[in-house]
Amino acid sequence: MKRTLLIFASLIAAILILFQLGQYSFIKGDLKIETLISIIAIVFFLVGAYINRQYRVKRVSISEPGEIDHHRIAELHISKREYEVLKWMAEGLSNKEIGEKLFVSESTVKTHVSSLLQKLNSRRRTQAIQRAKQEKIL
Amino acid sequence: MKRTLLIFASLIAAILILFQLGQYSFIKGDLKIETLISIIAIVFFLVGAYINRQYRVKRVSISEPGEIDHHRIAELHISKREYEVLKWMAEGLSNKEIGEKLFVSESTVKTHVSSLLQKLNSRRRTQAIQRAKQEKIL
DNA sequence: ATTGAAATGGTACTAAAGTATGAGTGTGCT
DNA sequence: AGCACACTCATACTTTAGTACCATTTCAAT
Repeated sequence: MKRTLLIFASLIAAILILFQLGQYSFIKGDLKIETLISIIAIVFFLVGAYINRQYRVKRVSISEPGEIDHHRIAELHISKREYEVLKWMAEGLSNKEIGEKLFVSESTVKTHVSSLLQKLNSRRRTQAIQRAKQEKIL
Repeated sequence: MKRTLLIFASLIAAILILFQLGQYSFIKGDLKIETLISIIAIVFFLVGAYINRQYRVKRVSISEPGEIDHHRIAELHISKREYEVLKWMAEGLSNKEIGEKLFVSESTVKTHVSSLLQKLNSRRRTQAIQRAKQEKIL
């Protein structure tokens, strides 16, 4: 926002200078009015494009799919191990497969999944995954 | 691309008209040169901003998680009904719940899910959802 | 040292999910 | 008319998923 104002300020200054210069040259006959207008048109066009690009960069970086909210994970009281299970769950692995990945029994995985379902207020793992993505946890 | 060309074409036309008009008025003394320049500056600024926005929309739509590859859906031979089931599945609904949403029996949903699993080369619904997202189907 | 949370895992059970098979209905295409 | 396909549904069965309880161990904080 401050940046935009700054750009506008220098922009206005540029116009004034250009105008003064143009008027002066115009009187002297060095510069044709078409040339002046063309320059101004190009400058403003570029400025318009540039300012918009700034916005785009910001907006994209905000709305990106990535970025995990680690703070939210803590808020939901999800432990490290539970989170690992959650990640594999989202990859589509079965409890048994997750157990093999983490070198624990299927029972343990079930325990983790159960507490995850409670913490994510879900009844099925698919629902838990959905919620996790809504919460920017995955 | 065609659109950009079109915009440029009408832009150039607009400049010419404006210029003619400006020159005419300038000679008559109706229009000050400052006013003319201001109008041109504003117009070009807006056009610059607008064109850039067009680009943004396109670029965002390509890199964004959204945008469904309908062509790929067809390639995988996924029918309309199956796709509806897939969408609700990804929302975390159970087969019974999906049946209620689509006004069909749980049996029917199971049939659709089974064929979806085959078409998406998966063994579990969670895996199918994952694949679907990889394929830009969801 | 005691407390509490995290991690592990076992048993037993219920509830979903998923497979296999068959079958009726409707619809678009040739 | 006839064919292929999508959609529907049912039954029977197997496999996972999920719940409920309980128990042990580890480890950090009080």
